[in-house]
Amino acid sequence: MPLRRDAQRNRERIIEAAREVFAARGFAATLDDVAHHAGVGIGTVYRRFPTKEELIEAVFSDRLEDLVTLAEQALATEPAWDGLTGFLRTSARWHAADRGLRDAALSMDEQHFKTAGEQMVPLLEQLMERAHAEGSLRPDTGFRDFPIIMAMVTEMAQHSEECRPGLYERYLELVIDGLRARPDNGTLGTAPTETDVRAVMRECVPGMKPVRPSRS
Amino acid sequence: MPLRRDAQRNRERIIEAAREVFAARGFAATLDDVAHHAGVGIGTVYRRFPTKEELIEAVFSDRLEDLVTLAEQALATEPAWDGLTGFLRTSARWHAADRGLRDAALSMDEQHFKTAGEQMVPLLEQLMERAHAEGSLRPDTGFRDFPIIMAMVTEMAQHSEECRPGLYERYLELVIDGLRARPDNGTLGTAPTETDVRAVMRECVPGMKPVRPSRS
DNA sequence: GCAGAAGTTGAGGAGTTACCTCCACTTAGT
DNA sequence: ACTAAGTGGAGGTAACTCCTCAACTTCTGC
Repeated sequence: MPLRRDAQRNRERIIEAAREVFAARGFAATLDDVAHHAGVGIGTVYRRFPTKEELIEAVFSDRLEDLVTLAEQALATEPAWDGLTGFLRTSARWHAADRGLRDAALSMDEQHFKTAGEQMVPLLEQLMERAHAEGSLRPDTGFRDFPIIMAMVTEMAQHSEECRPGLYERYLELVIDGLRARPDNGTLGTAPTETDVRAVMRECVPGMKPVRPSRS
Repeated sequence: MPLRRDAQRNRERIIEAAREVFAARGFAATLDDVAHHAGVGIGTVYRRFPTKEELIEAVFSDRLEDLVTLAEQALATEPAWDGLTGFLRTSARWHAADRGLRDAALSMDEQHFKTAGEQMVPLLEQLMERAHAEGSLRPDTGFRDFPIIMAMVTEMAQHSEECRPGLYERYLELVIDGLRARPDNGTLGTAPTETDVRAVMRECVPGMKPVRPSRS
């Protein structure tokens, strides 16, 4: 049966509060935080979303769809270079404005976001492939570099957003200029594997328990 | 009066252990960790180094001198571009191999490392200036970009070192290629100020207490 | 070889942060 | 007005980290 009216209202409040709290603190935010922001008891949050994952999924799964849509639009943009770099710039902007979205995007191959992740991979692949074909993107790059570049730049975005939001754009532009195919480019080492990307992404999202080795 | 012989020996053991522990975990390592690694009691560490800062200084001040020396050598290298990029590559390699050194380098304007910091700034300034004069470095960059670029790349280095050490070099090369002066480069936003750099560096070093706002 | 200064030890107090449960209480809905 | 559904939040559990202190051990000079 459906939720009671008041319970439904609280559920929405919780999601709204979670959106704000995660935007500010990323997945490192606690459910207690969310509860306080929502003006409900902690128990209410746990009753509605027994695990943080479920709440995260409720809040971000459609935001990830937006990212997928953005990638689709990028794929329809000519020239391919503009599609690719536009996607980089816009998604970086989104990630910089919402830590939760960043954490979600970097967790795309986690089970609860599998759908978006599976949609995104071929899009990235095509975005890069198209730019390679066009000759604008340096050939020694691959679609697996994309998430790592995003992680690197948006991590800096988070470190600087408090004192100077937008500073990260400077470094994103630097990287973008480095991505351009040029006769005298340096040589990049071997590309990351899928396993590498997964491991790095996991490292980049604090507040998702699984791996925390700590002391030696 | 000088330390008793056994106390002196313990002091050295502690510094040696600290070097290893900080290399592995950065400044986030605890003095308890160091004590265990050194095979001495926690109290002994606290007696010898009442604050973490003092231990850090004892361990890293001469490592920072090495970095300064490296910068001096870079400044003597021709062409200026090779000096600059060589310095970037080597210091990134050092930082990737030793989190403590990275944390120390990013804390160079903190009081206990002021000396090294004050030596480094003019060297960086000259390194960049020389490359600007030579026309190889894009003109819309400045010496304040240096620490931020290092922080960004070496943060990625840390996230990836466990699964694939050296992966960071790929992204460093990308940034280096982006630093090269080119007629069709994009435009970078306004450069960071000294205050910005300081704030960002602080954010980038976990385990140094001062600023931790946390919940909203 | 002894006195006493110097040094060592690690259990444990105190503080912090996070996760999550439980049950007395409140409220919606018929 | 009754009851099933929902709520609140104190408090249990479990890390971590920082640091102290009083009992104990070791060095060193005489």
